[in-house]
Amino acid sequence: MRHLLPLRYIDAVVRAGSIRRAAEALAITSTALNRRILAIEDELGVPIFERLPRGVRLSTAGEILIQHVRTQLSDMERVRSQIADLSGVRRGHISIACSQAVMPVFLPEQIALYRREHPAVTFHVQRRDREAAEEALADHSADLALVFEPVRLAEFETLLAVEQPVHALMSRRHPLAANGTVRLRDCLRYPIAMPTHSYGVRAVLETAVLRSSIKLHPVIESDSFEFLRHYARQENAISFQIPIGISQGAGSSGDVSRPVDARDVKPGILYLGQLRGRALPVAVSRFASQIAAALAARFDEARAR
Amino acid sequence: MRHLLPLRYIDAVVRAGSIRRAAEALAITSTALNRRILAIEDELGVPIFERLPRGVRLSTAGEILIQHVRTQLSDMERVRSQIADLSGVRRGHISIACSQAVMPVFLPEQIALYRREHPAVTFHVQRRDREAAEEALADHSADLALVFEPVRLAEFETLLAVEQPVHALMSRRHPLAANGTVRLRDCLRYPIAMPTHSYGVRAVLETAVLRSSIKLHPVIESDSFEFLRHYARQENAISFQIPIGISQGAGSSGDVSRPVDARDVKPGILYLGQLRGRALPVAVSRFASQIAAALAARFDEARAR
DNA sequence: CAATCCGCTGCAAAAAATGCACCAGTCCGG
DNA sequence: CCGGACTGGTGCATTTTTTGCAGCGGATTG
Repeated sequence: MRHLLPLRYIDAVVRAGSIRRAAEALAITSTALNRRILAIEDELGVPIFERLPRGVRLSTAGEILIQHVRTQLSDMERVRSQIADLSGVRRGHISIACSQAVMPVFLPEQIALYRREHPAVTFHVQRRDREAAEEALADHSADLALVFEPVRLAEFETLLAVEQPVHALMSRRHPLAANGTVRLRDCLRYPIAMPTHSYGVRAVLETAVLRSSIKLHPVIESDSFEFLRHYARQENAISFQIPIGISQGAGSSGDVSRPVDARDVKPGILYLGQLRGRALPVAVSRFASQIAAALAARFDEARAR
Repeated sequence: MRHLLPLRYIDAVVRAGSIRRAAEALAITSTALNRRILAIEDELGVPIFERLPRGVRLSTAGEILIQHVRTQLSDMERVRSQIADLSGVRRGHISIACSQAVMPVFLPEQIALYRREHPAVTFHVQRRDREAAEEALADHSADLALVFEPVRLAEFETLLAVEQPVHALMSRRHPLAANGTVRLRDCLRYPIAMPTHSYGVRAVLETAVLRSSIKLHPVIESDSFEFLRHYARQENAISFQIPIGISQGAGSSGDVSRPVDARDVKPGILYLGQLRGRALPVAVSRFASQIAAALAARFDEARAR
């Protein structure tokens, strides 16, 4: 849509932090971009950007404007999608920000399932911790967020919430693997391999031990679940993960998962959400319904918080 | 804002019903306008208008688009207003659709009061029956509606509702003028001058007599309250009006108003409302608060309906 | 203090929008 | 049944707008 080119330009400048860099990204000259910005400021009667020695920054007026611009841009995307939907083929683009946990199994499955029906729809999947995921919604760089545990921003609108009991991950030959569920206390008798604080699992575990005498002493910390899982196998250690991140089938991999007893660790919650009040494009809305249904079928829905 | 010129063009064509007429209204050539429309349809990949022998009409895709376009246009207006608000002077434009009743006294007073504080704000006041007023909100040709009685459309969002007991209007020397309130039955012994069905007062009176044996036999019907009031004075007849439409002061005019007993006619309700979900420009929002406060101070607020 | 990065401007070239004249189709009254 | 009055659409010359290039002045940085 040509008419919102100026809006794209503004957005690009904000994201780039400098007119010249934005111009490069947009594949036009800095002078053209510069003059467009000046023209807009002229029309508005107010500068949108503060000029700094190293680039530009949004002014107060700019802050108001950029909000509008981004809403406008994704709104038009929605309209396009609705119109395209009229003529049969569902096309469009879906951008998701989500925790690591859904990367290995859940999301690939769901996207493949969706694309089987609607091959004209493209996807953009961003791995984001929960805080960054919410920011991505806010600045319209993601349509949906699928994150584990805390939701902070008021702009987050929950579409679905499901319970995710923490599971202990261990080698198939691990002594604890004999039981159906494990107690947290038992786990701590073995070396613990823990994800970093940016992960929801960590937060859930820490709140769980907060009011008990139990202390967590991880021997390994990592921001890669991939690494943690493989490490646990090496040293007979224990790692933790939530069900959605664990492949369901009796994986050929050498490890198993056992739920931690709910008396020790209360289930965390996995949230599917969008930017509050935003009308989603058709494709996004359908995809959201699909994964919501899949989640609801697979896990208990969490009511309160 | 130059960048939404194409949007204005689309809107103009929709309102005019033909490209040539719209072009005239926009003070450009029909060919220029025509080509802009074609360009937009080309970008969208779908025709926005159906070509009829006598002009154009929105296609299904167009229906979707025009909704977006109008939201977009008034949204930008809001942003402008917010930005202007930053630099001190409140400027902007307020468009109101309202019943006749508020024209003589209430609205002039309130607008004058508002403009005393904010002289840079301009107004557009449209006299609309309640149905047309709601439509004006829906197609963004009005920001606020102030209407008496029924609200139909789901898109109407009530900001305030106040009770308006029906008053009987008569000459100062009329026999009934002696009483504090009048009974409906007594009124009917005199000639009745009634507003037409498009007015809320009429609707309220008709529902009131619906389940009683009383029958209304107006000798005069008119869509002009001005006329009705003056006529009543001539023939010792009785007309009806709601309090907000009656000048408060012991008017130098020769007529008086007496409330009709609430046992006979239940109070109607005057609604102040906007388009549901719309974020109003600063100026509009402030003005809405002002008249809401004025209404609340002057009349009983109606809760349910 | 030189190198570098920034936003901004004069001027000429390129691109886009506009207006004019005109075409083809449809409707309507005589 | 036909001519006038509508409609939207198109080719072409003209005007307006946008863009790119080269260069200026200012501020930060190593």
